[in-house]
Amino acid sequence: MDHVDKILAQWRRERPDLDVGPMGVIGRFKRLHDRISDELARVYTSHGLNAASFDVLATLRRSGRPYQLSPSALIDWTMVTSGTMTNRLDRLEAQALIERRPNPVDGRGSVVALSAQGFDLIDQVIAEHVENQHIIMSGLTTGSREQLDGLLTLWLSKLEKADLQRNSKK
Amino acid sequence: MDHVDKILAQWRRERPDLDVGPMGVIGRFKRLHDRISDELARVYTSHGLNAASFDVLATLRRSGRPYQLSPSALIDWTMVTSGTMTNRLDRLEAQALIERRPNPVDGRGSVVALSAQGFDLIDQVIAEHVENQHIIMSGLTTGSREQLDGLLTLWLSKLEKADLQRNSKK
DNA sequence: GGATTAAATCTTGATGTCAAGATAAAATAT
DNA sequence: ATATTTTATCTTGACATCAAGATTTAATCC
Repeated sequence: MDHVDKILAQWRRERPDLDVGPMGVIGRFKRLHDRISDELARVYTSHGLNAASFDVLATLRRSGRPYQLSPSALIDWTMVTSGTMTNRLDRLEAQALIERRPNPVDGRGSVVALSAQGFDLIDQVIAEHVENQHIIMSGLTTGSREQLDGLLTLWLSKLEKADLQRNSKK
Repeated sequence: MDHVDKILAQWRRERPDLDVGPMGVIGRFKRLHDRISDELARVYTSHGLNAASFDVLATLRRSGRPYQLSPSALIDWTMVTSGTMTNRLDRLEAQALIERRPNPVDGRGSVVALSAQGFDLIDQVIAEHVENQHIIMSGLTTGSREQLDGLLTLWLSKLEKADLQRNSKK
């Protein structure tokens, strides 16, 4: 009887007319997400980062040489708004982990590049991050992981399809 | 080749020394979480609520008659800090969905009660919310849902166990 | 019973996020 | 060429969250 089960039991008592089966899966999903985020944050904070700054540095690093992207490209990869990205870049620039340079081919925009420090930092942190992800998943057998990955992939594709339908209706 | 697969491909090119298998599962997990949150928010916002205010009202409603709890009890159920709860209660009180009364048996504390309006609202919203959860899960067969719930429950229990170990070590 | 410790709640200050609007430059149309 | 539209980025204002500290009252310990 975990936290989620207690919540379901309360609803069944108060609102027996509702079928709260899906609430169990979705509730546990959220709990798990929160726990995983906490675990991942341990690595980030131990290097003076958080999920937001890690996200930007990692995107730049894995884009390959010369480790630079426009703010727009970063917005696309990270799926945040332009205001959020401006804020993230301001902080990373203040930490000297990135540099903003004028875009030579487009006077409206700029180019964001990893600094030497930023490169060294993210190259170290990503290794610890991946190791941390292995630990987080260590409770599941290889078979369970594959099963889970299959279910998540399927569910995600169905949800994104439903999304497209809704958007095209407009 | 979804978004997560593209990210993995980049890492494999840039850092072939890393085993990024777990990153796929965890990445898809986060994507799915974000999508589900968005879907759930549609119901909240259509009634002038958000996830935070829904969370508080639902906790009060399912606690049963007389639909009131102390701020501390709400903090325990919702797992937010006291400052966050104060803020949530301030807004809900401004919307006249809850009332704060002095706690008759403890001068330090207060009691938070659903207002008549708050009760009627959450009783309606919870029905739509549960219906929405059914829709969100409709892409998975009953068998898949059970399989998924089993995997999530297992994973969550392992993670929380690991947590306990760490905390007891201190 | 008076002093100390603990508990319940609120306050403060720092971050992070978004939506919507402002600005400047490029692209396109005429 | 000039006017219009679009694009790229930043700014502003409103919220939400947390950690840490302040305040008030209760509980506990000589």
